[in-house]
Amino acid sequence: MADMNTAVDLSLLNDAVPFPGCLPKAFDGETRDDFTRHSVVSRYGQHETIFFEGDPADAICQVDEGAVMLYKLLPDGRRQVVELLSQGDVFGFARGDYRDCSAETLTPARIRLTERRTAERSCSFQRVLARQVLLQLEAMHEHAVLLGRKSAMERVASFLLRLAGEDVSPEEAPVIDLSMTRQEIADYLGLTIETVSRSFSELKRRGLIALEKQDRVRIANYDAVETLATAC
Amino acid sequence: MADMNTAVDLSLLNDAVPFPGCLPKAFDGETRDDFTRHSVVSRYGQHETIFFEGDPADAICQVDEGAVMLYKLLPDGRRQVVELLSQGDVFGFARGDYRDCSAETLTPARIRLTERRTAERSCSFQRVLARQVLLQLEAMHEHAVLLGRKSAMERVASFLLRLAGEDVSPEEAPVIDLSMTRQEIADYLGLTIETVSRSFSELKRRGLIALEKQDRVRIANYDAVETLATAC
DNA sequence: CGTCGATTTGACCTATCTCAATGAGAGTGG
DNA sequence: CCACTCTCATTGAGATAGGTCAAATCGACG
Repeated sequence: MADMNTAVDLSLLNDAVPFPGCLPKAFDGETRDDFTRHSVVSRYGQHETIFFEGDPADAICQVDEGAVMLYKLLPDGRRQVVELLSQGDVFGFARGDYRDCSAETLTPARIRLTERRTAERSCSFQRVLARQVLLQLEAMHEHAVLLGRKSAMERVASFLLRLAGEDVSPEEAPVIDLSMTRQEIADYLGLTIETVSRSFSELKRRGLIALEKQDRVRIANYDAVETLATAC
Repeated sequence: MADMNTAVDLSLLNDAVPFPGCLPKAFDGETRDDFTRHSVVSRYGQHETIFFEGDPADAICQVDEGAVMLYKLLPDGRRQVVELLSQGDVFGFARGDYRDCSAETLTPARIRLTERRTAERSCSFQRVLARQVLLQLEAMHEHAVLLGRKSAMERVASFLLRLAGEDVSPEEAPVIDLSMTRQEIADYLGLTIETVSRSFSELKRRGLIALEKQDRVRIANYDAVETLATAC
């Protein structure tokens, strides 16, 4: 699992952007400079690999902007997308010293990289970390319900609602940018590409959604989709 | 009441390798007393509910001893067990002020409860929290692969290996105490009770496991089970 | 020995997968 | 502007793993 795109070279790039809003004002001892000194923002294009499962885990990552997916592969090639990440989410941790899953951008993205040592020493970082990871753990709980207990249609409906929720457009007919291929959606929802496609078609046929482009969905009947999702 | 110096326990629980630069001496401001004053160990019997989804989340929980399961219910009664917890694992968090899932003991258990406020203020607690939750998140990744991509047989085999791994008996024929009903196993693996039962029977027929009691399994052929689990 | 809940087993059904063909959209080059 | 190609998405037809329903068995306990 060698990788080349893993620009975890901490010496490169330094358009230090202030740490996302979640940082408490109170830094216990260390100054912001201690922080930025060891934290670096790296840019990635769409569909670029940030790291592979098994790579050495030298830096902790946080999504500064854009969307990232984490996935794992089984030896025979089956893939499961285990998390979809957006701004603020942290990733790249591991029990040992190696990444437990692969990370790839879904959109162009800015990723903040912090040396592991630095992060472990910093109290404020640990706070942000604990907070973020708890949010992500909660999302994983919800996703386990989806994977373990929901039908294909319920999964797709829940997926759309989740994306709609993140979106800026609040009411009326939310338009969603999937920024994922059918294959990626399938691998996230534990389905096949064909079943995802059929579900989209069925939703379209029933008039609950409209496909503006292949990866752009307008939710025409939000309430109906919500019902299908089994009160996600 | 074996242990009373709760703060130290909390920091070191499950820390085979002490967290780098995070030894319990370094309390940023708070004293050990601040900690014990707000941390309490509570005992539960087998199959007791610790809290329900939606309950107010006033205290953070950590498994001090025993096993706990977290589960979520869909409106129509379908259940998904989202996490199996053992010593050191933390739970009872929530995005808002309410628990995001229900918690029930699988065995008699000791649960350490810490006031949320206290936990949020304490730097050492945040450190333990971040560390534990990251471990749990990693376990959830693995579980997502199981739920999304593995066959019934692979799920059951992976499940047995996971329990065997936790177990003290290292080699030869590990004997596992399931301490879960078939229904609970099914709800954890995203299967039905019948499918779980059939998988056990098949494993027994092939001589890979032996059921000493209904909830006591001896893994007779560890390697074969490992193969079935698709290199978990 | 009888009862009750949990587990196992059997027979059948269906949601989803698999395999295969068709279609649609984005580039490219003539 | 029009083939041509390549990738991705859709649709169809048939196969199957696992679900459902129902009956039989087991085990603990009084």
